[in-house]
Amino acid sequence: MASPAKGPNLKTVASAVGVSVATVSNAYNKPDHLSAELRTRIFATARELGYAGPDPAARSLRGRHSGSIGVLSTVQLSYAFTDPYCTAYLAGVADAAERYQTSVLLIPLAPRGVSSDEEVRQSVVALRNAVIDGVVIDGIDDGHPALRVVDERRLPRVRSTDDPAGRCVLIDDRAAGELLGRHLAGLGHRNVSVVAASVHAPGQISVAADDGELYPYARLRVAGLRDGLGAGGHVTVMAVGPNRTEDGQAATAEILRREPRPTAIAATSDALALGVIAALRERRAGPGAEVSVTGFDDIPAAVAAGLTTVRQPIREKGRLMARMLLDPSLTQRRIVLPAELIVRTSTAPAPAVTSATSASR
Amino acid sequence: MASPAKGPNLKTVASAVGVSVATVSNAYNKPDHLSAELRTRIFATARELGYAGPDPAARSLRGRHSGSIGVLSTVQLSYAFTDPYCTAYLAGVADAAERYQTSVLLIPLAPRGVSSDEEVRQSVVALRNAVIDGVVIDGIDDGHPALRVVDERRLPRVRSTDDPAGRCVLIDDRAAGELLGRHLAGLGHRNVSVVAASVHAPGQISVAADDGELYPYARLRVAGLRDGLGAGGHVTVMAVGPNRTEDGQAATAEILRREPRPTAIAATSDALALGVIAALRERRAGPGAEVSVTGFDDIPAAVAAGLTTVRQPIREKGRLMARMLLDPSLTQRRIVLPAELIVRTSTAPAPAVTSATSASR
DNA sequence: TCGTTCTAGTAGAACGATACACAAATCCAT
DNA sequence: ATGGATTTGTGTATCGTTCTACTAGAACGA
Repeated sequence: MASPAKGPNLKTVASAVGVSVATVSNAYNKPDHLSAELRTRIFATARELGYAGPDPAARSLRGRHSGSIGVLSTVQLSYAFTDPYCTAYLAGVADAAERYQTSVLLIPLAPRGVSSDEEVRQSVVALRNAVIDGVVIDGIDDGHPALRVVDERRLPRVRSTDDPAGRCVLIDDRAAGELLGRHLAGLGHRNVSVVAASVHAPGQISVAADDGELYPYARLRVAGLRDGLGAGGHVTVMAVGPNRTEDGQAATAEILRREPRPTAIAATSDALALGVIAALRERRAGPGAEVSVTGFDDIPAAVAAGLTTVRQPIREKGRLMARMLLDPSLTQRRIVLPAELIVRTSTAPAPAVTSATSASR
Repeated sequence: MASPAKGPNLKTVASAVGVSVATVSNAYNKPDHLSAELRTRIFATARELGYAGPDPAARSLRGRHSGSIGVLSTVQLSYAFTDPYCTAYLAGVADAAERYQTSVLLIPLAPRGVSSDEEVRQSVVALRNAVIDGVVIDGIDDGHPALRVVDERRLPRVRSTDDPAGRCVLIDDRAAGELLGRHLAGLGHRNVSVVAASVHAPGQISVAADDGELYPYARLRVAGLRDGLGAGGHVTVMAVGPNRTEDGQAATAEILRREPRPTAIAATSDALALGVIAALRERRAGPGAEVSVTGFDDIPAAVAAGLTTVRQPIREKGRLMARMLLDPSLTQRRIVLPAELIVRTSTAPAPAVTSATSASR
């Protein structure tokens, strides 16, 4: 990128008008520290010389404040704009930013697991160089190097998962998972498979030995689900790349190939759950018939799909996260938003116990 | 927003290691201008002191380069994320930015016509203060003050409409409009109403006396449509707020109230066209039956709606606009992308001439 | 006339980094 | 040993602001 031509600056204008630079600076920043007459005279010559006002970079350096906040996410930006969860979240962040006349800097980060370590390191460069006052962080697994950079740079940060060292806005994922678990248990489901977002590459699917590789929010939802199902419940976790409908579909194919077949499949997001439903449809097994399906988020498409899910106020979450950064009067360290179980047609009573399932105990 | 605590800087590190600041700077920027041993020693002490590397603001000032580009749009950010056109465009911009390790700054601008002059002026402040290397501009009417600021700041810019003074990526809107016009003419349509995006407030609807108040792209599409319809065609233009489906619906209600009724309604975007279709459905007049409907853009929802439209490569447009800013080898001033007529079921032969229409000549 | 308070403006030191020109040390081929 | 590269490293001016402390003069009351 070509450097912009060197233009006029405070000094240029000051000497043209015949005053000091401080005075010109004041003309822009402290209107009442100089006479109105002088002020208009300064603006007139500024316009003449083509001076556009104080340089943002210099001002940021001097003032230690840039008027923009960063949005961190390992979701490919190009994908982020097509994902209903992401757009709702971003819209919320934008709401708050708009109100505080702040701009929003989208910082592309390579997701671990998908990209090579080198790519990840490379992608963090953009974060290192970003001129921002703080960051909101959503959907980044705990080990990502970007988090260390945020720390090192001492950037104020707000996360959407519990963060002992910092502030956060979140729902009680564990309790929400429990709602789902109890709902399923109440319908007689004992054998449940979970399709859970992990740091896996898209397309990569595996049975999760432990829950360590899952995203924090997914881990909590699964834990809650276990609690909710109670002692009689049996849960298998299928770890997939984060949040792509295709992966939910592929994971379901794999699940249905195994014995014992679960009577319900819970996904850690609606996007994945839509994939689960698609896979069932392919096999002429409508959701809610042989197999019940649950999601998480309550994105608009969930309504049409009849998906039982947990509604969380996504946009409100983004809005609050940004406000925490921008509004000094908002001093809470941790805000828990309400989540609500939405029961639709994708869940139904478990079918009578088959020989396969009873044999499995 | 609280200023971050004052941390260590180049000087701190330099004196701790016992070298000059220039050397520490080189350790970060020119690895081969110092010995590997010294370099690792510098990094070690930097880590110890909690130094996160060169300060972005200072670097931007000195280097006249910030590593981020701005996206200008008068579409409310909160809405932008839900609009298929906008998200496709943003995804394209993000594609290119990602490849050049550049971040994307969304700059919220108040739309003229909707907001007060004061609000517009206020919103431009964010643009004034943005630390960016250039901007891509889409969907801003020619008179918006933001354009003057971009000029004054001498920011490199790429627009999506013809810009005599600058570079642009666009489709031939006029020719595309002509495609639609000829298609309609070929089906026997003579009396066509247009629902066109203008600087109007959302909800505000009026018959456009001339095309001056329309957005530039809309103006061209209407002009092309006129050409395509030929001498026998009769066009009424209904100006509405930009791109909201509800407005397309309301405008259609108004159109249908008037005599003579058009046999076809052309909208300057698919979003508006979906509103037209909704209005027709409300009146049990399916699109393609009594009244034909055309859109523009070919967003995903157009397929489901059976909408005849012009497909433009939206994402590719965003991608190229950003690349023009970031890739010095891309020197073209003006790039025209292909647009293609997609005929679906929303257009059909005009019904036999009714007394109302024949009376109107 | 003095002392005090305003008003309108100024000088100069940061802010933190990078580029340029230069210098000392090392190395290689004469 | 000499001359010339090459490698490493150093001072210092500069980017364009804003902030702190200060001053000259006017205004004002007593």
